Amino acid sequence: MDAVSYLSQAERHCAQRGCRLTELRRRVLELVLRHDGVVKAYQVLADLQRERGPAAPPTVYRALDFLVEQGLLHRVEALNGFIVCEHFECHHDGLFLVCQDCGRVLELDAAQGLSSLCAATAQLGFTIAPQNLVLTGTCKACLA
Amino acid sequence: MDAVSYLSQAERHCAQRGCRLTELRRRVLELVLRHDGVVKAYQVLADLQRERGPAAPPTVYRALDFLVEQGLLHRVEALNGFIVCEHFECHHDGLFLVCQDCGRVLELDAAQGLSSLCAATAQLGFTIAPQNLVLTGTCKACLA
DNA sequence: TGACTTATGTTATACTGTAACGCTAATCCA
DNA sequence: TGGATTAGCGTTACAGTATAACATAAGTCA
Repeated sequence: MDAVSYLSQAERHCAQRGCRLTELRRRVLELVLRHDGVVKAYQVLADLQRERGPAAPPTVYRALDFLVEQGLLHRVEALNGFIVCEHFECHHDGLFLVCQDCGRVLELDAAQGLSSLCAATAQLGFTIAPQNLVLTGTCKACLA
Repeated sequence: MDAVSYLSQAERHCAQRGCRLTELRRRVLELVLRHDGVVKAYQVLADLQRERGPAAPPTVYRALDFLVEQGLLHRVEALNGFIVCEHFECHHDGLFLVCQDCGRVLELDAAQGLSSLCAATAQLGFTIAPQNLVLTGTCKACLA
């Protein structure tokens, strides 16, 4: 999906949920979109500063948190980063495959993988919450 | 396993591997053992300072890194923490179930769970590296 | 309009982790 | 044994990540 139609869908998504995709939040989302893969908060902050002058960390973190809440971004904890969610219309758990060599990130739906883990942990009485999973490894291109 | 026998096994483990469980490393391991579940590096640092006076972060991080290398501890990236490995004799991937409510951590062997994920990602040509997995959820006690 | 809520700006600081340098203690080998 | 070499540790300084707390501005609605 190109950035423009992604943004307009995001706009509609927020409207439906009765929350405001403000100028700042939209701008932050665009900045994340512009990057391929995972972006760091401080990278976004730097980009934002280049555009609009002085800005402090909370400005960016608040916008990112909002976007994660709305399902537009994933927070990838293991990488201290954020990544655009490709399918924010349906709720889902993300499964991220991070290549150790090239750093590229693939996103899958984790439902399948998680269900088998769910079954295993259910025996212990442990209930798994919805969440993103990050697996590191080596991608096709880097293996070759 | 109680701390004393754990430490003596750790001692033997290191000797077999031809590396030195020095006084400092042993001390750090003891401090981690003393905590139930996941410990933060800076918590260990604080404990160490209380015992031996001034100490800086690298002192603790180096010892922790060593212990992770030897398989005595797991580094739990998603939590920025460290936890004692219950079965360091066999190499394995850890699967950590972290309770959102009480913070307690269960360790399982991740081999089973990972294998199904492995199969899924293999179709994409992605090879998963050995790693620890963290799942958050709610434990038996907190569900009740 | 005025009261209220939400969003943003601003300052300061906490937490996590590492680079780089130098010294000391252990190990090795001629 | 003694000199070279390496491993371990102390120390300083700093980079990167994240949030608390308070002030201000902008939107909302009676």
